[in-house]
Amino acid sequence: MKQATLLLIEDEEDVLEINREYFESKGYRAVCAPTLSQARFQLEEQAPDLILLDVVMPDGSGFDFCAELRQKTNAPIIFLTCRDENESVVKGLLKGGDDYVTKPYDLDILSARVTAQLRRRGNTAAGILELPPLTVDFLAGEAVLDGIHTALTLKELQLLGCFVIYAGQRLTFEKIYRRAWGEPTPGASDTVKAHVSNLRKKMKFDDGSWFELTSPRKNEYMFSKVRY
Amino acid sequence: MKQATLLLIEDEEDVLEINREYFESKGYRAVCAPTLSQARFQLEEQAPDLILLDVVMPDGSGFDFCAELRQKTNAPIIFLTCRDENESVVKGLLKGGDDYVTKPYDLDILSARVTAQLRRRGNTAAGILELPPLTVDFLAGEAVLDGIHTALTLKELQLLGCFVIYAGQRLTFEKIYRRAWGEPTPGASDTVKAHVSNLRKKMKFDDGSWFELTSPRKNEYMFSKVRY
DNA sequence: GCGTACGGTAAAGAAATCTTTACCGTTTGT
DNA sequence: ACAAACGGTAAAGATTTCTTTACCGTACGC
Repeated sequence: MKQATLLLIEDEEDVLEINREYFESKGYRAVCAPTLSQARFQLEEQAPDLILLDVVMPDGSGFDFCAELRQKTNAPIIFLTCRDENESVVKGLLKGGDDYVTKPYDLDILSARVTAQLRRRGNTAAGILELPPLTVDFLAGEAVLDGIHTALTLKELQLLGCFVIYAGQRLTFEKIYRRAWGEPTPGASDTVKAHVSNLRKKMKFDDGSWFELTSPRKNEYMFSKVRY
Repeated sequence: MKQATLLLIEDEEDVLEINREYFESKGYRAVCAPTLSQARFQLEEQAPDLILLDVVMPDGSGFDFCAELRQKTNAPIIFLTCRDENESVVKGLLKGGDDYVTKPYDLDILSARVTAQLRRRGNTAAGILELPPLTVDFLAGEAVLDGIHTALTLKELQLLGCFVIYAGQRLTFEKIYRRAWGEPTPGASDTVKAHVSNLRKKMKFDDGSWFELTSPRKNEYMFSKVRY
């Protein structure tokens, strides 16, 4: 993944500097904002991948700012604060925060939490589904397996996306059709069957690759990783 | 959202029971597993939306089981444990956990963390991009605005997805083309222009709706919410 | 052993998408 | 004021996708 950009919003200059140095040493690009108004500016310019937000800021409440952020970005928000009262934690998480870390915090733990959030963002927020080593990229209109990019049609993407989301579960033809076509299967139709066949051919799911696309029951498909 | 299913993996029966009652009272469906082997079974049967995982289990390590889970499901995993050494927290998060809560924990905080994880999953993990009140659903092949569902073509979905992800930022024609076509714009091409036109017509972005799709600079588009 | 049901593939017609072209109104620069 | 550049829309042809149909092999029940 390309270098991720972190937006650090924190009023204590020395804490801000320590954090900035730490995350830059970890390979991130760190953008700092000691006030909420500066944070607003940086948000437009930098488009951060994740935001670390102090609850207590000179020009407003971090909680309220969180709601404002949510309007503009889907980036994960991790609250940082001294307050460790339960009520405060709950409020932060329910206001739209993704995590809540109380000071004093261990930088390695904070870093691990950042990693955890970014990992999930990478999997999802960018219109991408992942079931390593398979990636379905709706935005690019393709799937990637073992480094091989394969352009897929819309229906193939929908189908494969469906399989990835419900990986390991049995999916009836009917459920699949409803999910991807938005309506019940009309009378008799072998459309799904045909698309699955095309998908198999394009993605080479047979030939002992990473995945199996089988039919364990009548009128059902199951998609799973090859165990080895 | 439909009732979410939680998988509680915990060897202490009384703790398990307390958690089960608590989450059921909160409106969740709670599935219990006092051993890892039972967890494996439940995983197949129930397809949980989120997993609460105790690190110390009689028949194996929660950390290792987490890696196993990641093979089968994308559901968020929250670790529960007495261990609060930094090293343990970091390990859990890097092994594929989404959050880590140490015992003794406050049930309301745990619940808030569950909510935060599910909120993000609902927004993203299912192949959906959201910029309320606009939703781009790749799996369904449609966009939803003000409750109106509009079926889109693949290129339109890619384009709109691109706009949602980079909402509020200026996007050059070239960047857009690279993202959605995977290659630099060939010579002279008005393809993007044409698709944008179709998208506008289908989604009715003019006529004072929620969104603006403008061109603030030469060869650039900008997509943003209508401020009011 | 036979017939049926089912999963799978391939190919062809039907249908839609994608690209290009043409044209129009507005803005920009000279 | 004029020409050129640009954003926008609409329509047509080229291309691709989607659906249906046909056909093949295997598994299952009788």
